[in-house]
Amino acid sequence: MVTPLQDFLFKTLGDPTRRAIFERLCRQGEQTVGTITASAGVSQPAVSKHLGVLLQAGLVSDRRHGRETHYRARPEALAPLVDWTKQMAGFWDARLDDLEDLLRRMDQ
Amino acid sequence: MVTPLQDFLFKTLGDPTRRAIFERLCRQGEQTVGTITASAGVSQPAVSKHLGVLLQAGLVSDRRHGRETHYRARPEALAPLVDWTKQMAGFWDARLDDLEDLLRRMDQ
DNA sequence: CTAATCCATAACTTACAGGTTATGGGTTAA
DNA sequence: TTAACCCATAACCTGTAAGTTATGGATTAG
Repeated sequence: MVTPLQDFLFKTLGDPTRRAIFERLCRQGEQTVGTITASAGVSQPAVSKHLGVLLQAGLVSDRRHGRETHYRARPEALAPLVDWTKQMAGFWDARLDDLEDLLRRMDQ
Repeated sequence: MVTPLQDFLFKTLGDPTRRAIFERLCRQGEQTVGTITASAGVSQPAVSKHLGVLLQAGLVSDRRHGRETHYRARPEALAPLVDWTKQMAGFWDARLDDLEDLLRRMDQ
């Protein structure tokens, strides 16, 4: 099953700094690059790059207002990740008719 | 919010080859290293290394039987990932009834 | 007993991603 | 107009992680 979208999503969220930025935008809503930089622990260009990657993954949207750029989280973009997880659990359940599997799950 | 567990989970699943191995184990159940290697597209040592990482993340379990080692997926280990996703969506929803945020959204 | 097999580890190479500083375009403030 | 500010891009550096081949221990087969 080839899903470059999921690949990109996982890769994007795989970096702790980047995921922290996304998480912050989810928690606190829209923020400017400067505000994000202030508590990101890395330089402003680094933040801009991370935001670029998040943007490409569809995880954030941007809004230019004067010389400021505001970024906002788009949690809907996490859907493929949820789908994938459900699918993995689904395969698991589908094999539950295997007695060994069932037993192993019960004593866990 | 410091969660090294989530960090490790995301990082582990961030690699396409590794996630493909995990996905295969979810789909097809327990497999030996040799079987996995046959369709992994990388060498046997590479597969062993990936399995080691998956093991450390708790995403798989191993069972030695003679000279073979069987690996099995543990989809329960995906739970923190599901929790995190729900939390992100939760923050989003929680802010939806914040009037200020709503207004800020409306005046674009 | 010998040979073949399975897998893990070691040792090494290398590509790339994430970090930095430097810079400049566009915008607001004075 | 000039100066200060915000941010994106360019150019560069570097650590790490994913890949490779080589090897050996343990186990099974002949």
